[in-house]
Amino acid sequence: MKDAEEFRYLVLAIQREGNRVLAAALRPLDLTPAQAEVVSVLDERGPLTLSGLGELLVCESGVNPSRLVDRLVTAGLVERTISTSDRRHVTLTLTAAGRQLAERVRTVQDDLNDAIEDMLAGQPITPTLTTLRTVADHFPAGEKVRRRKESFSA
Amino acid sequence: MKDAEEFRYLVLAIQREGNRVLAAALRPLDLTPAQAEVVSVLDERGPLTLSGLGELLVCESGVNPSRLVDRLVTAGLVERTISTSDRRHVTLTLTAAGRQLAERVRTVQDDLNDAIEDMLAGQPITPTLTTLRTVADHFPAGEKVRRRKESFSA
DNA sequence: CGGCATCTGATGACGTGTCATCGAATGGCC
DNA sequence: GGCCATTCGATGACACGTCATCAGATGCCG
Repeated sequence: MKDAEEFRYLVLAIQREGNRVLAAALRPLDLTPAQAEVVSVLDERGPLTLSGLGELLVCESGVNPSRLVDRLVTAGLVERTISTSDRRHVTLTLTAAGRQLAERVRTVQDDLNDAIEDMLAGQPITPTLTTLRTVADHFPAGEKVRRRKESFSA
Repeated sequence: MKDAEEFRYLVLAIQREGNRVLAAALRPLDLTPAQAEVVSVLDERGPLTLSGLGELLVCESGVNPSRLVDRLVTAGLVERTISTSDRRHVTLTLTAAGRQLAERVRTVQDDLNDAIEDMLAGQPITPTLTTLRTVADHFPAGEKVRRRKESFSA
């Protein structure tokens, strides 16, 4: 088996299993991983337009995440208001309930991150991140991760 | 942003974009990535029972891939026969058309693997694979990748 | 031998990811 | 000012991934 092939399968396996673990951890909050990402991003990056949100989501990369947001609006976590200056734009803001839930989401994410670091058990992760960034940078989604990272240094 | 968090998002981004590239490359064959994996596995590992196939698929990890196989049967690529000794078991074999398509799938996969290796541009990938294996081994799906790898050394 | 736990595979239900398309709003260009 | 390309968001369609559940077949155990 070629290295690249094992690489692809490992990435796939880790993504799937990580997603499953995350989904299980989020179940008490009645959120899916994708929904949790929206809540997180909105909490960190203030009000966003729908396409602005889409540019920050690593998931749902292809198209406007309007259906994803639909469920959050229905659940009362996000408010969708039409911009007055440009009626094509939609402004998304977290409701009070949404902001409250965002804290719990942050806790779940932190726990998962800790679990991953425990799995690595002190192995150096920096060279791995460098390699992964190199691959990701060949795709549009690599740009998204970089944008998300910048929100922390800003 | 914590390393583990960036790690998660990079894995997600690479998986998504890689999948999209693979889907585009497979479109002329009228196969999705998941379907192509089934064709590949059946081609490499001979006749398999449905759950035996499931144990080798990195995708569709949770449950029996019966619906995935459904479409391949409909497309005339896979034959599904009920075992005579145990009528609960289903034996899956590639048809002639399936074996023929498997060759083209192999070509597409090789091209993708080459493209990934080009992206790495000579960077050492071995330590990255070690790290990824370490993480994957904490999950059931890590076992699957290992099983797939063994088919090559056997 | 009969009943029951177990195993295999199928299916219903739901959310997601993706592509294609559409309708409305806007802004620029003539 | 009027037309038109562009942009934004919504939606239809289809396959996948996941969980829960179901039905038939088998085998074991009393």
